[in-house]
Amino acid sequence: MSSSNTISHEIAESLRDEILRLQYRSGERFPSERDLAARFDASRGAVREALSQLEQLGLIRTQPGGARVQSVDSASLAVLGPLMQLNDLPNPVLVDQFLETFGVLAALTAKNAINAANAEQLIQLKQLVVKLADESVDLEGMQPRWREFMETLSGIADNLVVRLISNDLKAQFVDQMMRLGIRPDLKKSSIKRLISSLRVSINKKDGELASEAMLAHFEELRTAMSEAIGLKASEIRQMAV
Amino acid sequence: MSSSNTISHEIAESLRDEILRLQYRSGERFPSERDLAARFDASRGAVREALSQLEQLGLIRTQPGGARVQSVDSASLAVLGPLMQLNDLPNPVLVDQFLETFGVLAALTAKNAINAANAEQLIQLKQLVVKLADESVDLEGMQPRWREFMETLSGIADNLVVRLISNDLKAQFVDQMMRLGIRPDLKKSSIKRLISSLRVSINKKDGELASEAMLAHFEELRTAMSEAIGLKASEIRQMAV
DNA sequence: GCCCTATATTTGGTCCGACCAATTTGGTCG
DNA sequence: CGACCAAATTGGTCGGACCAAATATAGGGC
Repeated sequence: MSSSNTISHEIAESLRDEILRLQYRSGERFPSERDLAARFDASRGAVREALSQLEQLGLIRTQPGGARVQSVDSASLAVLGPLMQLNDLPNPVLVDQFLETFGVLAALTAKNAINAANAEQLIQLKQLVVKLADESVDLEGMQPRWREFMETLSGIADNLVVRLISNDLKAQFVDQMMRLGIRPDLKKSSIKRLISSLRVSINKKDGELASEAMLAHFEELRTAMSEAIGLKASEIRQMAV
Repeated sequence: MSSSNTISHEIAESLRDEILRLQYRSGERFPSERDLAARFDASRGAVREALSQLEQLGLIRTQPGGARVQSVDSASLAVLGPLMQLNDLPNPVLVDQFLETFGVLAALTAKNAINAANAEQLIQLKQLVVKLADESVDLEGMQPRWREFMETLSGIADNLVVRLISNDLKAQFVDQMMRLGIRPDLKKSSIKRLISSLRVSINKKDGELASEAMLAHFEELRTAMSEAIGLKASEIRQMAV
């Protein structure tokens, strides 16, 4: 499926997925570099580069004498994407957890951004919300505007920690959902309510209100996404028959 | 200070810090592997392994023809630790952002854990809180208990996304604060209030209440930590004179 | 003089073979 | 049965070599 251009990356992906599929017990010895080189018909150097990546992901720990597999949930955040991508359909539980987490981070960002925004930035936000409202008829076309709005919020809030987390999460999640063609079907009314709340919170410079609106929105997104995945699942089941 | 045992890791750390210190502009060409090998007096293989790690961190992007530096705030979450460790004293702004972020995640975990806990788990939590209260006289000695409590909450909430993020953050932050001897001076009364709130929320199985208590606690932790760092800073300034 | 193209150079990606040091393993001895 | 020692295994590093892609450079056309 996802074959990088370089051999070392392919090896890394392959081994990473094996570990994520729990084909090794935590603490178990990992095959030696020479064995892996033979198995993948590659040089030891390429294998070493792959293992170096796995180590960075927190999936293995190498030492002279042998590498050992580590527990998945002690790994780095960067394994989330691959973890969701293991099967042809993303794990719904994981997706839901992702949205829940992303929701609280987005709410935090909105709260801080609006509370910290100066007059100029408030005007900018207001304009962005107007643009959002204009395009709210087309849920697909709204995406870029929504992204722009969130980006601006993130820029004003200026919280690097949240930003890095969101980057990681987004890169591993949003794009993948797009690629799979899983699109949550949000009700027009709920979007309208969200936009309205945002507008009010900006006008009143009420970060708390924006935070609550954001939380509510992601709550609805979670149920919608759950349904969307369920739908996709039945589609696939049909095709299999 | 932080010299790994292997050469490739040392090179990686060195280059990572250079990038984090913004010694390269985003998009700028990175020195060639051969040049780096000469500079560090190492083999090209060792350099390549180091670059492989930097790429995993999202700090550079390699391509035939040359590697390029990427913007720091498009990097992976794993750069946070090194970023805070660049100077002898951690960046207070970053520390504050960290605590704020960790706070909302902890609050989310507490809410979900308590809402999802079964009878047995509630009893377990109750016992842990009692143990916390018993040791609340000694703020230092309380740490392990607090960790245990949070671990248990995390286990019950069972949200892998939050867990992975928290792992990353904790590994890069908590231990470092410990190492630097920066200990926030929380008031006994506020700890008492936290424990009391937690106890009530467990008894009433009220996740929302636990969430609020957690948020309030991290809020106090933020101010305390800010003071602690300020104190440390003046200490260092004294020593310099 | 400027722009575009073709060539030469640089650079990353991979391979091979080799050596060292630390760990692991297996057997031997007490 | 346990402690201890030697051999095999394994990761870490080095050097040199070749290829393909990307870049830089020189040349020709306008």
